[in-house]
Amino acid sequence: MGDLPNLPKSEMQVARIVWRLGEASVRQVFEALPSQRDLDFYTVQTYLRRLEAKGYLKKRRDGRTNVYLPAVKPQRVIRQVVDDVVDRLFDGNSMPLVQHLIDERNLTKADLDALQAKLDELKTRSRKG
Amino acid sequence: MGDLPNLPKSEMQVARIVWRLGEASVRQVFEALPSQRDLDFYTVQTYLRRLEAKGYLKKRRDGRTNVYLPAVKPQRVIRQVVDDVVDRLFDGNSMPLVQHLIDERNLTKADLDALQAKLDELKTRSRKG
DNA sequence: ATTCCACACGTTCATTTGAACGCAATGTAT
DNA sequence: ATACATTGCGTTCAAATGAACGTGTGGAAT
Repeated sequence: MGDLPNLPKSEMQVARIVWRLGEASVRQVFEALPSQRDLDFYTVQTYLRRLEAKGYLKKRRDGRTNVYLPAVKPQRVIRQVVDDVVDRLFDGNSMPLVQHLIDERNLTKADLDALQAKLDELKTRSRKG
Repeated sequence: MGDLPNLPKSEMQVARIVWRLGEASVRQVFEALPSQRDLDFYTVQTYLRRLEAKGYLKKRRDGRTNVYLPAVKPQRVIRQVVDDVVDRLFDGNSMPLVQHLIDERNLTKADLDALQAKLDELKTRSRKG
C-alpha cells in the first residue's frame, strides 16, 4: 500500500514508453521518444535511473546494457495520478471530473456510444448483482 | 490564451480556498485550511504571494492587510490541469480517462443516473444540432 | 503615549525536477 | 590486438517547489 514517490511529468513520459514497449534499453527509449520531445540521450538515461530508484522500474542486465522494465502496473500509476487530480480539484469526488470531461471535451459520437454501452453494461450488472 | 504558469499541488490547495471563499486574507485562508493540512502562517503567506505573482490571484488592500481574490476562473485552471493529466496519461485522449473513472471508481447509482441523463441530453442535442 | 500584536515583504533554505556531462569500463568491428 | 563506439554511473547545475523566518511598520489596546 505504500504510496509511490512522486512521478513528475518528464519522468512519466519516459516511463510510459517502457510500459508501452514492455521493456527497453536506454537507447530504445531514446529512439522511441516522440519527435516533438527531444531529450538528450544522457537525460533519458538519468530519468530511467531515477525511475528505478523510485521503484517504478526494474533493471535487468543484458550484456553491458541495462534493460528497464515496469516494476509497478500502469493501472496503479494511473489510479494514483487520477486520485491526486480528483483530490486536488474536486475534494476527492470523481463525478465532477466525469462531468467536466463530458461537458468540456467534445467527445465524438463513437465515444458517446461506447459510453452508453458501458452504462448499459453496468446497469445490467447491478440488476443482477 | 497565454498558458498560465505551473500551478503546483501545494499552491493550488491554497488557491482553491480563495476560490471557495471568493476573497480572503492570509489569515482567513490560513484558518480555512483543512485540519489535516497544517501549514505555517508564513507559508500560506508565501504561497499567496506566489499565486499573485503567477497571475492566479489578484490582491486588494483592506486597511493594512492584503485581501486576495481570483484573477482567473477556476474553470480555466481545471481545464488546464485535466488537459495536462490527459496528455500525460493518455496521449491527449479523454475517453480512456472517462473509462477509467467509470470502471475503477465505484460511482453510485445516482451518479450513473446523472450520467445517463447527460448522455440523453447530448444525444438529443446532436440530433437537433 | 507606550506597548504589543499582526501583517507585508524580502529572504532563506532544502529538496525535487529538468536537463546534461565526463570518464572509465566494456563491447564490437577490424 | 587495437581502435572506436556505447554504456553505466557518478556528478553537476539551474530552476521550481515546499516550507518557513526576521524585520520593520502600522493599528489596537491600555
